[in-house]
Amino acid sequence: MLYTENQFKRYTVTSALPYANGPVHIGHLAGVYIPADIYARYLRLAGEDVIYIGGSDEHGVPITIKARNEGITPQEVVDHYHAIIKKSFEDFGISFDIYSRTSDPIHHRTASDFFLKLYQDNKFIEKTTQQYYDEEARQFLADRYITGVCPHCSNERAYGDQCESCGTSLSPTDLLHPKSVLSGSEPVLKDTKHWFLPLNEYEDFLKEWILIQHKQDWRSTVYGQCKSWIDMGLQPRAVTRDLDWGIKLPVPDTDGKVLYVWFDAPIGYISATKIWADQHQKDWQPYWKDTETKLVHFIGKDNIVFHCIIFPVMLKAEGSYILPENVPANEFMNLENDKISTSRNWAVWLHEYMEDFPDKQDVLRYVLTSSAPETKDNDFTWKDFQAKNNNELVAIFGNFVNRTLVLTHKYYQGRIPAKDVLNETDRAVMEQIKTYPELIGRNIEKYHFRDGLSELMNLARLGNKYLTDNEPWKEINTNPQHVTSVLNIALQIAANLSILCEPFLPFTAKKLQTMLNMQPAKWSKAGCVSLLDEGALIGEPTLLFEKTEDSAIEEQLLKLRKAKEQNAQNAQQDVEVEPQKALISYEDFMKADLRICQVLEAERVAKTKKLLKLKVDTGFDIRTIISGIAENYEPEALTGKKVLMLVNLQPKEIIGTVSQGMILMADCNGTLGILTSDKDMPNGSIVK
RNA sequence: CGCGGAGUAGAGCAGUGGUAGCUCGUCGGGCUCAUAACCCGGAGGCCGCAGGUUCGAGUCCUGUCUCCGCAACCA
Repeated sequence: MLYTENQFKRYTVTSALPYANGPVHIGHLAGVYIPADIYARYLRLAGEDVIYIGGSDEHGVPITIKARNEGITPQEVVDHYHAIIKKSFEDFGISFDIYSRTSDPIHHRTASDFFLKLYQDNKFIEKTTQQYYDEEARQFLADRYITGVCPHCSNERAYGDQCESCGTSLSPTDLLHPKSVLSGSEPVLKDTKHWFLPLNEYEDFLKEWILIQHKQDWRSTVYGQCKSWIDMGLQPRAVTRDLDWGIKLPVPDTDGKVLYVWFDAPIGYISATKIWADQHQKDWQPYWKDTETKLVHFIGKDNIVFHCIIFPVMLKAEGSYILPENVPANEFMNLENDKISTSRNWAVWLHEYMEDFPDKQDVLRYVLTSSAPETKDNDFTWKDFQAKNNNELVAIFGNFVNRTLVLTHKYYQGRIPAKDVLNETDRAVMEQIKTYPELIGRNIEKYHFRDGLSELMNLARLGNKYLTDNEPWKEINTNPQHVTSVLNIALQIAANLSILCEPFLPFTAKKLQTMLNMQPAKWSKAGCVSLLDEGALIGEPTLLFEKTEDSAIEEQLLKLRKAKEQNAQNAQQDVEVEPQKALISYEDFMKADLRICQVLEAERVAKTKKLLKLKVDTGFDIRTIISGIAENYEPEALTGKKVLMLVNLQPKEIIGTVSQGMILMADCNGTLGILTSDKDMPNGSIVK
């Protein structure tokens, strides 16, 4: 029984399928898996019929690229990471009813049947387009499999979808001198047929369903993103790809074609449900087809379009499925003021956390929940982790439980005393205890997990205050018959905490219940002040949480610093040295007027990422130049610096400012280094 | 002018028209059962900036600046 008005018969809760080309990190946990887990655990505790679905997403181009780079098969890649990911989720108590994978045969059949149904119902449009084809490798090339010269910046290693040097997004046909990554040969354009889901035909449906029906209950970030997509006008979207890794099209004469990974992945929720149902002799269909089922997708904000637009359109087109009731997408979690990045190894990996902080899953769960990016991007810092552990979990929650149990053992040899004599404060506290289950429950039901957790801590605070107000350690000498009531009530608060914290801190809940010698109880039991029987024996107190020392935090920070250094080194090692350019004459070289100059002022150019505006002293004049080095140098670090400059370069206007010259830089994969003289030379010194 | 989100006390956040709030930190006091933990009290904010609507604006409207995300690996 829930507190909010809408009553459903059952709940299907999903969390985004992690892509099996790397382990999972705190960003995944904070953004998706912890919120979903809290929600699912809460519903179970409230006695609802709920399944919580997860699994690894194992298809798509990046996995094939990774396999190729490492010289193994795609299947080996996904087997490796699926195992690591699954283990991490188990370690952190993410309570999936089933954690499946999209390489499962049942999934292949389900996705393929789904496609076939839409195909037979003529829900797709077929289009033939031209795409690059590698004649040596005899296959069509995904955008990432094509490199060439960027038409904008002449970078010779631009990809078919993007040039990483200048940042512009490209399509493969934009590239000059395209080259296949597979064979190195020049690919040719060839006709290929694909099936498209005509999203544009579902605009009215989406407008009605999202923009009107869910205006109030969806998060503003989710709603805004959807609105912008719908307002821009939707285009038909290809749901097939030319690739040999994935789910084969169930249509004759389509060799070498598979379902687009984003078509097959969300169907993974459905196939996982089927597998679960098989294992438990249940029927999967009510969880996906009964209108009295509430379907909720937990995702990160990057997945909004797939879960709010594309997948619902797929479900709608199929016809027999229900639609998600809510899609509580979280924003992103940053790490120490920097974007979490798998490729840059800027992350806290869950499997590493488990090694460094064994048995402290709940600490991370607590920290990530209390600063979850529910409304905007948030930052995870180790200092904050330590503070929240020491000042909140240890000092408030752990300490309350500890002092209560210690006093019980001290005065009553571990037997729960009777509450006979009750005064006004006792009664007031008992009344307050009653309010917490609903307070916390309502927040969880509204997906306000941060607020729910904070209310939980308030109950622990209430306990601490209650003890301090009554001072049983003094009263034991003056009014011992009342102390029994005080400790009874304090113990009841601890028992309540053990139930109410279960969705957030499942390991702590278990530990606390063991300590109190109590059985796990349903949510509806919480709020009651007779959870523990008078006269019953409690266990020995052990610490629920331990202080985190500075050294542990420093170790983690050191690890991150090393990752950053390693990263810089890798970037340098990966360099392909450019071949020597054509010979030039001495006269040609002498045309270049190179000088030692001094930077006088530096400031960022508004609205750009890379540009700095510099005022430079050339020895003979002072001029302005624009330089694309803002990602490598802070403006402050440049002022006063002597640099090597080409001064007779033709002036060029860049973003409204004329740049008169060019600062010379060593360039290694975008890492830039300023050149200068090893002696202090006066401004204007000639370089030759 | 590509699209979306955010800017509120030192830090992290809540607050969608009616006397600016929470957690942590900080300062002062109390207590000593407890992992130097707990409890009480105080200080600290022209709610990014500028206009407007209103009896009344953090909240609605317009303009503007800054940060983040999406489009493009990634929650």
